Amino acid sequence: MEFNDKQLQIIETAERLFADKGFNGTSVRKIADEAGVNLAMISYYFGSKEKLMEALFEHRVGNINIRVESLIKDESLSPIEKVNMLIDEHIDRVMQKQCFHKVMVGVQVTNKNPVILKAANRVKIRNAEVIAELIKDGQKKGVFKKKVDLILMLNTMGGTVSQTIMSQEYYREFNKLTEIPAAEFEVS
Amino acid sequence: MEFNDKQLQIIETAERLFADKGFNGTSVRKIADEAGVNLAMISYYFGSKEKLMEALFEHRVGNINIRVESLIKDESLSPIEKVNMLIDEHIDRVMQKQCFHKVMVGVQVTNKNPVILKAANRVKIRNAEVIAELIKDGQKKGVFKKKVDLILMLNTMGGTVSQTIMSQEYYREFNKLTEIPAAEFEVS
DNA sequence: TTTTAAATTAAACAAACGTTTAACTTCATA
DNA sequence: TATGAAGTTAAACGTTTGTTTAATTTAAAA
Repeated sequence: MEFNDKQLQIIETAERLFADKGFNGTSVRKIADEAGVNLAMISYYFGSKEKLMEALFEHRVGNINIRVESLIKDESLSPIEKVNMLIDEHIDRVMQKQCFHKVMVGVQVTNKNPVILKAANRVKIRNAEVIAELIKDGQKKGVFKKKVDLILMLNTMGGTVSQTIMSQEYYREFNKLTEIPAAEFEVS
Repeated sequence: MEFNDKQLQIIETAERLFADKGFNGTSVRKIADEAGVNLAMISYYFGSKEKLMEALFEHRVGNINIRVESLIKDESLSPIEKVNMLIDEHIDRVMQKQCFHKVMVGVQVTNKNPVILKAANRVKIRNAEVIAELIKDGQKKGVFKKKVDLILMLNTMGGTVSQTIMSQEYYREFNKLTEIPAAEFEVS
């Protein structure tokens, strides 16, 4: 699906408001106002508020895995280099799209819409597969321990980044962003 | 503030629904229905939906730090034992009160109510102070590194536990809960 | 210029929302 | 038994909600 300029403006306004007030805390009137379009245009283009949310997910996670796929196949990198790059990539992505990340967190708590859940999980699942493969490779080459709790590791990686974003408002003055990437990988 | 049985029933029903659908996704009628009380009783007891949320926070974080305070002063434990106990304590607490934890996550994204934010932060801030003190002590005794990124550590600890809870629905079949406590502390 | 589909609009819709009202019941105290 | 505060209720309040309607404008194709 491709979106025209006006559709994109609506989607990105909705993203910002959903991140700030949540899906149910954001009215379509507010979205229309802030996007500078008529109220009816949202139903006209997307059908409903729910489907606007689906469109947002398609816009954001539609083609997200390209760099990851090419990274994983690069034979010139060691497993440990790949893992570090993967994490840096993830942090960059989340930091750059903080609004959408907040929407994702909200969805994880609240949302039961299967289309949205599926979109939200697609990235996570593919990421998990990639990292699982990476770890297997690393174990074969002897750079990783034999017993690695994959789930715990994913939760630690994802959770730390997520928590860092979510608690920024209280911490920002103390926290120098540059220090984040390094430490996350001493699980194993 | 003390709550009678009926008030507690309302509070705990609200907690469950807020965790499932979020604050704005839960109507006071739904709360009243599921709690088996008349709609007007919620305004009668709490004044408003917002203040019901405040009551929930008072109920849950009103007296939460007692064990932590006594733990920190126990001279017979080494810093590293204390840290491990603190984490176990935290995990137990969060796991036992998963609904409330989900509400907390929702609040962190969406809520701007200062009373609620203050309550939500009280625990976190005290926890941070305790751990900061603990680390200082551990550094003096030479068991922890000189340079510890406190914020990153808190985010890693809290984020991992949080993420584990939030993604349970997809992972539970793979994840054995018992494996969580051990690994979280290799940040340093 | 005429035609036609897409885009845009203000207004209206019913449903759901949080909250309040006013009448009624309960029940301990005087 | 009489009194009065606390508890409880169904109904109604005014708003806001997501969505739809029907009329109008825009703009490209015929």
